[in-house]
Amino acid sequence: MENRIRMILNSLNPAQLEAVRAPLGHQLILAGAGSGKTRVLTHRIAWLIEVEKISPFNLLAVTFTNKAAHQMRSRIESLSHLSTKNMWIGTFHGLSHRFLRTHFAEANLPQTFQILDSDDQYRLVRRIIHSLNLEEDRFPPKDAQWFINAQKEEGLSPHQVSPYDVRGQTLINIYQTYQETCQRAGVIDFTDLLLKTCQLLQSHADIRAHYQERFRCLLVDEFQDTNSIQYTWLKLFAGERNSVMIVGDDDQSIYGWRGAKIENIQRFSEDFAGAQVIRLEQNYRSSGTILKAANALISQNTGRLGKNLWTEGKEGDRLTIYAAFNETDEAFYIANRIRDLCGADYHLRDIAILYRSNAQSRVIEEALMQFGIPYRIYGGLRYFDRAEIKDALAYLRLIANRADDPAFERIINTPARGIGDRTLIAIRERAKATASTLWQAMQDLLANKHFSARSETALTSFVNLITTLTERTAGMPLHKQVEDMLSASGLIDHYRKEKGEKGLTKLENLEELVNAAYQFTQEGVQDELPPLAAFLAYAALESSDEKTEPNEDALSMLTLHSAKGLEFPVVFLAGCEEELFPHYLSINDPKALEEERRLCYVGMTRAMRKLFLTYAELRRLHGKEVYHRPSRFLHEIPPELIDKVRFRTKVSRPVTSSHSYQPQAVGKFHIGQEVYHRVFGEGTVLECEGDGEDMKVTVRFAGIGTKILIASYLTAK
DNA sequence: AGAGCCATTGTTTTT
DNA sequence: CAATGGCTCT
Repeated sequence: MENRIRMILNSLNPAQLEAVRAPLGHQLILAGAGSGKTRVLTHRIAWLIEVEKISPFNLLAVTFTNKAAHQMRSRIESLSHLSTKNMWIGTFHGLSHRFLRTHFAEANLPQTFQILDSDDQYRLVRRIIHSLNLEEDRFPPKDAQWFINAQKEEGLSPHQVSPYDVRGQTLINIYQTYQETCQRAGVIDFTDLLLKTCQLLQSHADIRAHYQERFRCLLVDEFQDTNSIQYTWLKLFAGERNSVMIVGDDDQSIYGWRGAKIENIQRFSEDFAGAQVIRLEQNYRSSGTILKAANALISQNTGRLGKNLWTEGKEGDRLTIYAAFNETDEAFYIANRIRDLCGADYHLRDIAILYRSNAQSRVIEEALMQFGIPYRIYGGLRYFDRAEIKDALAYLRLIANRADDPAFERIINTPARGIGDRTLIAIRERAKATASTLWQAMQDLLANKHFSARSETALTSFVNLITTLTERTAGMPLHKQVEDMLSASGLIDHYRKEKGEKGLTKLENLEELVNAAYQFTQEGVQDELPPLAAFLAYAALESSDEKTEPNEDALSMLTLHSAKGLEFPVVFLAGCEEELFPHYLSINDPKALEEERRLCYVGMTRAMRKLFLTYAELRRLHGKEVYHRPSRFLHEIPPELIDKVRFRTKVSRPVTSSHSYQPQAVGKFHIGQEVYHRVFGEGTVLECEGDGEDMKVTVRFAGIGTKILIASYLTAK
């Protein structure tokens, strides 16, 4: 045992040690970028268990993403060799979900309640706006959705919101109707998970006492990203006596725009009396130069809690700022540098290209493609968010729960089965008039012989489809259930008919759903919930799990926001121009501007050894060519830390010299020819443009998709 | 029901 | 520029 404690403390620096060994009570850990905050959290948990003899059962650890939660679990397990099964480790939403599943009755929810994601929520809000006979132009669904979520995040129910004006009153009506519809349908949205959890704890003293009795120690990661309701959530679970440790960095708060409140950090010191403040300021990630640059930049912000990162590491190379002629030049510069780096000390997986907005990725992609450099873009459309998958899930939701109106709306005529607008409007009106669900309204109207013969047939076959599916699949294993639904619903046939690449991908995605269902059951979640309902909840809450190919050596491309928490030996930060970064929508708002600066700080501190900042003097934006000045952030970096490079007269093109991605053969290709690419593998030529070495060839690679490449990177097979 | 046309609009994203 | 959404026309 002695040994194990030594193990836990080994390799921690004094500040980390202080945090890990802090006596029970409250702690506020201000953890700078790369200062080992995850390490402190996991070691702290191990310490609590091993030394303070706190049972894992009495611990609660909250993160923002599933990824962070999983990571924390596995690190604790490898550190303490204890099972984390009994520990409440998860996201605010995930833990709330677990809580509400247990207390569904007290929360006035059906046992099988399902979760509405933001897309579902948007559709429902839009439908409600229509049903209230409001003009979509005067009340854009997006605004109403934003309003609803903002109220919920402040913990306000519709009747608690005080209207400012007529418009505000209408928004409240929309909120009210939305809430009623959700209640009737037995669905709740993301924010509801938190709100209902808080409300339940507030109104049920016995339940509150039970949880406050249980959770002796609470830990919160990325505290600077918490919003009001999450703060309330924490206070309710913590109660008066329990010990709370929060870890955060005010300089890395980049989600103010979606309600995160940095002030929560100050509020914590007031509300949790005697909180001990510990600063982790030693950085283990970046070179001295990179750190100095980042520190200088962030020191321009006002109202910081104050913190100065330092490192024992080497000074390292100066940063490089490249002034590109235009965005293409910028992209080729980056591709050229990457080629050089890969010829030397780095792998592609060591390199990341960061940018402010997703639209910037395309030009860079094209350049990388021409160089034959494989890349991976993070943060696109997630698997469970794809339209075809959501259709399939809607079938499953309706099978599990007929009252699920959003699911009903989604699939009543998908695939098309001859149920038109008129029919649907009649059903909606009936539902509104009788305050019932769409499914019920449809049944009523069918019983009343309300429809034309054609509509009646169509509706009856829909009813039969859902009911027979429900009965037939009741005893099946989950993946069989999914498989049966996919074919019986006609979804498979529907996408089989869709021609071209798109239909094929969608088919593959649908087939993957069967796999996902199978895997889900294999992983054996101990859940009282029926497998189908559990799977649906999983799809709604944990859809972000990125599966990475283990042996893949590809460079990463991602937005600055999604880069938080990651690190790379080499970082390129592209598009450092006024109006782009800082973004033009933030440029005139001092608070927003400071958030942009923090974003830049986050980006810079991702880099371990080399940092390149690039900007284009001329950029094609929204179809127009515009001149922007270099980002003000570049001027905030001390000049002595920088090497400046400016484009030469000629825009650099890919050079086919000796490097690791050298073409293996050069030749001309024709349509239909089988070819080989050293990264993408075997493929078929679909199109050719130009000739000789510069020939652009469109190739379809099995399992990868279509790529446009220049001929010199392809070999004839 | 689905293709095709016009107008609009351009951040960041997790759950 | 291009993607999206609403709308009309077949």
